[in-house]
Amino acid sequence: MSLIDHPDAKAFILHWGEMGTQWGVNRSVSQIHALLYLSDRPLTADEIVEQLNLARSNVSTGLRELQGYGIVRRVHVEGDRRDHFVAETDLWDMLMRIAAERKRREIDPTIALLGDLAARLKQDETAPRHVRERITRMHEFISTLGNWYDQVRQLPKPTLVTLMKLGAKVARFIPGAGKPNQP
Amino acid sequence: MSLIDHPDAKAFILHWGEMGTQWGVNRSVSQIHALLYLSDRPLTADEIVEQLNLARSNVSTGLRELQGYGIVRRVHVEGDRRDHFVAETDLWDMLMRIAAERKRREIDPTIALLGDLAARLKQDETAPRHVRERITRMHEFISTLGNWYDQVRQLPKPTLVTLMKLGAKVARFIPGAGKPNQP
DNA sequence: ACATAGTTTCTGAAATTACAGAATTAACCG
DNA sequence: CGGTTAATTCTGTAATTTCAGAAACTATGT
Repeated sequence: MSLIDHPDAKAFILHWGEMGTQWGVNRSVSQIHALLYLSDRPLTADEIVEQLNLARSNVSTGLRELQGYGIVRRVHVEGDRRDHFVAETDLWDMLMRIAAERKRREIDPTIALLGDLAARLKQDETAPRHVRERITRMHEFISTLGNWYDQVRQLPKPTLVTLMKLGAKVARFIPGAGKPNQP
Repeated sequence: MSLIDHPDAKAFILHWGEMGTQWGVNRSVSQIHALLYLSDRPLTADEIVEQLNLARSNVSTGLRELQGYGIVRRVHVEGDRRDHFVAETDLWDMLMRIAAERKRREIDPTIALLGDLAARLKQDETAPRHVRERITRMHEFISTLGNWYDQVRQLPKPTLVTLMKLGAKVARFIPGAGKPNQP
């Protein structure tokens, strides 16, 4: 029985596809990912085609995209010449890989552009003050976030899990940091 | 002189628009936001229409969307009956508001769905083990992230800034946490 | 070199989304 | 009350994106 035949698996796959579209990811790509995530064995491109009712070509490019994110990889199955694919099942790894790739593709170029603009505006006498100031601040802000992420991603997974579970309690350990707001 | 006439302001606005599309935000909405962010004074809908070359109706709905995120607000300008709009200029506030709203709109419903599916699968004898296990794990993972975010957002801004600047160094303060990996 | 698997590119159709202009509603003023 | 202007909603069209299928091309193993 195919995964897609199970109503809950199907609901998951469809929802995952919609989630993707809301975050700028092709629906087909998200669905392929969801299917592989639920599968306990490597699937061939053709099996994916059949379960998700996608065109062979789209599955091909979708798999390539997912491999670009590093959350799907090709595996060899003994006695079968066809390529098989499996998804990352460690969700923490998955999240970090997606974040890393999106930063690389979208955030880093943005930081670079903002840096250029800020530099140019620094020279430009005619530029309105607010424009210079606000673009500069945006550049600094996103750079700071980027640097923070680059550092945090280096932490070992158990440390990350610890930090996550601490939640707002991290603040207790930081000298001079305040307490959570009382809303 | 209009903001859009300044080449650097224009570059910023256009790039911001493209960024939006990559993150599932309407290009027009992002552009309106960028324009208001750079502006030092409240703008009317018509000024936005003129500068960005958008249809009046789209500006109207775009402004509504941005107000829904809480990053643009309507202000009254003395002696002018028309509505004027300004953007949040505190970038930290802006980020938190966007994150809060996207969580509310997209993540929370996802957690709810995954919770339902996980509950149903728990009963279902016929369900494949992996499907149950993986959907449950996904539910737990996203819930954990959500809880972390809900806690962290309560921290006062200065604390957040301190934590961000600390970067990976936070780990030093946490008993039992490891050190950054050496890649 | 042949057969099979995989990828890439092209095409047109389908679906989605963006858009402008018209129609409607609401707010304001004398 | 009219009359005026702004704001929103509605509607048909345009543009974009997504998609499937076909075909050409590449790579690989026998």
